[in-house]
Amino acid sequence: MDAIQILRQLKEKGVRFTPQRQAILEYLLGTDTHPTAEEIYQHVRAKFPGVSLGTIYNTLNMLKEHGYILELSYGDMSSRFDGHAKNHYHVVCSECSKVVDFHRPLLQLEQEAEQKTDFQISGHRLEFYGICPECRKKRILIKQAD
Amino acid sequence: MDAIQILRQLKEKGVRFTPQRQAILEYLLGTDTHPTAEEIYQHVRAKFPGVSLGTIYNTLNMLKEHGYILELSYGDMSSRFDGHAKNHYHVVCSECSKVVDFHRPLLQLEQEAEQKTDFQISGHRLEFYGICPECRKKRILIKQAD
DNA sequence: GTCCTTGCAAAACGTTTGCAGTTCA
DNA sequence: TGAACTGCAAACGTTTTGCAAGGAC
Repeated sequence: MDAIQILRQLKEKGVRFTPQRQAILEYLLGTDTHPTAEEIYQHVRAKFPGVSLGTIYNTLNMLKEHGYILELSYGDMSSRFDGHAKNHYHVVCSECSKVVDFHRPLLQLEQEAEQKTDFQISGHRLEFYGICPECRKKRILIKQAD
Repeated sequence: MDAIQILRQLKEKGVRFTPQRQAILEYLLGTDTHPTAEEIYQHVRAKFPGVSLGTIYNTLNMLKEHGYILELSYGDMSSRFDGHAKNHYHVVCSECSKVVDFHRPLLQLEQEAEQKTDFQISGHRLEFYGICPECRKKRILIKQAD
């Protein structure tokens, strides 16, 4: 689904179609780098020099509430946003904070979680933590220099 | 493992044993409510009226770096901390932000993630999102009132 | 005695909010 | 036309930092 289709669906819910929103959504759908709000801001500003960070957050929250994007947050850094809301998991580098997709069929554990906790489950998130190949190489180089 | 044992292990790494740290760790190990830094601060302050929030964050970051506690963060609220670093997953209420433990054998997926992404994986986190029983009841009451 | 840690205050950071002006429907 | 949205700036809450005093070892 592309940006225009999503915005048309949203229009039926009373959400207005604006060029800023289109630009934000197009950028998010076109990348798999899980950008921060600031990174999205810098890219959208290339097209709309007047756009403000407030509008970025505004749009991201709206898209998140409607389930079109995913917010990934970690304690020590700003949230990252993923325009491909479903069907994959994430691997996060503990050193450089990069987030990489890990494609794999979704787990069938939600029913088990519902039964054990009595929550009404609507989704889940699975993340792996480790060191990415690039940071591993850097580590080896540093060790050799000692 | 209790607070004193953990602090003794840390002492061997050059981390000093202080009563503030003991109090923070004891509170974290003794609860399964996943408190925020502020909540930990309020509890520790009952014993040490002079303690500062800075010290709480200081200690939490130190414990996190040494792998004794887990930081759980979500976009729209402050981080929560879990003193039982391993062997369980979480269920988060989208309405009241409560975090409940979900006990279950850990997934054996880290090797698969390593192979597919070339990261060196050291751990993973699995979280379910939904509505807790209490918030579900409230929703029903509100609907009936309409 | 040394150096790590504390408490305090200020600063930094990401994010949200309020408002006047603008734009989409 | 009118409600929703934008840009801007100020405000907010969480977390970090700098520094002098204190405490662990």
